Amino acid sequence: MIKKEAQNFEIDNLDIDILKQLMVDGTKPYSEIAKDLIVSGGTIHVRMKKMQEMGIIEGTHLVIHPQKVGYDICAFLGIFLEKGIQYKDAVAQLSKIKEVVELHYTTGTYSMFAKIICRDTNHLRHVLNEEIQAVEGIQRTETLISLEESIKRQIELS
Amino acid sequence: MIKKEAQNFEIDNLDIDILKQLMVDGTKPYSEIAKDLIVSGGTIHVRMKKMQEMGIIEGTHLVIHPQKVGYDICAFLGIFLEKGIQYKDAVAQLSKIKEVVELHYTTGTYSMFAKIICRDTNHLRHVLNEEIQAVEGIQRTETLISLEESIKRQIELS
DNA sequence: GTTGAAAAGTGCTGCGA
DNA sequence: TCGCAGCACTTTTCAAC
Repeated sequence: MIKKEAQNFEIDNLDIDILKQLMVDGTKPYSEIAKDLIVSGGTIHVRMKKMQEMGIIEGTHLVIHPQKVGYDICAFLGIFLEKGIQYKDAVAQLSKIKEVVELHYTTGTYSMFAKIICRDTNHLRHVLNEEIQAVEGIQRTETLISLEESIKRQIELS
Repeated sequence: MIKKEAQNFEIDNLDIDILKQLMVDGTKPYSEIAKDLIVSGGTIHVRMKKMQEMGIIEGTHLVIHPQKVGYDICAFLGIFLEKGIQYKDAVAQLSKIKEVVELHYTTGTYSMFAKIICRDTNHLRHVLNEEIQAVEGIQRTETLISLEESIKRQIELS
């Protein structure tokens, strides 16, 4: 009998309520969260520790507006891989390109799909023509440039 | 004479070093950052306050692994809009769909590009067939399902 | 598992250089 | 503009429920 990895669901509504608050503002004091949810500060701490050990929490990150520090361009790249190319090898090479901030192995039109952040059009051209083209196994790519990021949020837990 | 909005670049290397550390771990104490960068804790505080006022900092967020809380599917959606449809109207409708976590107005193959997080295939089907199809102005969509998120990070400041 | 309070560490705010 | 020092607050821990 195969054991189901059910520990993923050993979180209750209190845990979810805590996560919801910290996902919006990671600096919110435990003491305030405790007041909101009518439990003690110690409980928040215990729950957070449990979820960290369970690996549910990836971390707390300061998020900046890339445009305000000179990164004006956000682009998506649909990547077609050559046949017989190991996906892992392409990932290893692409991960060395710092402008690639997200990479997915996908079904559908493309083999892989990447999100790229660049300073300006010159920078983007350099990344596409020099960096990406140098990756072995990439047959061709298709570029979508984001003119506006209209929505950006995390999933709403329930 | 048009005044150039040059205040975007009123940040120096110290500011960037602070951001770099907090982007990795938003809970890192100012006092430790100060030790690393060989300045006082007060300086870190002043710099952070300045950058918050400048609007460089979006916020601090707790980031979770969606899969560990039951959200197993990540998909991208290329959206074709009907001609004559106001982009803003489509955004307003799509923003009501909580599963849409990112939305871009793009050049290239698609009019818009969305990232969607769902619990399972049933949930995804519901979102695509019921929620997305109900949005006025969407002609058709193309779905890319992410089988693996190989890279996920923020831009590396320099 | 939760509580409440004590102990340790951090963030914030003046004043001085 | 930066650094130092004191105060207020938060996190963390732990015995008791």
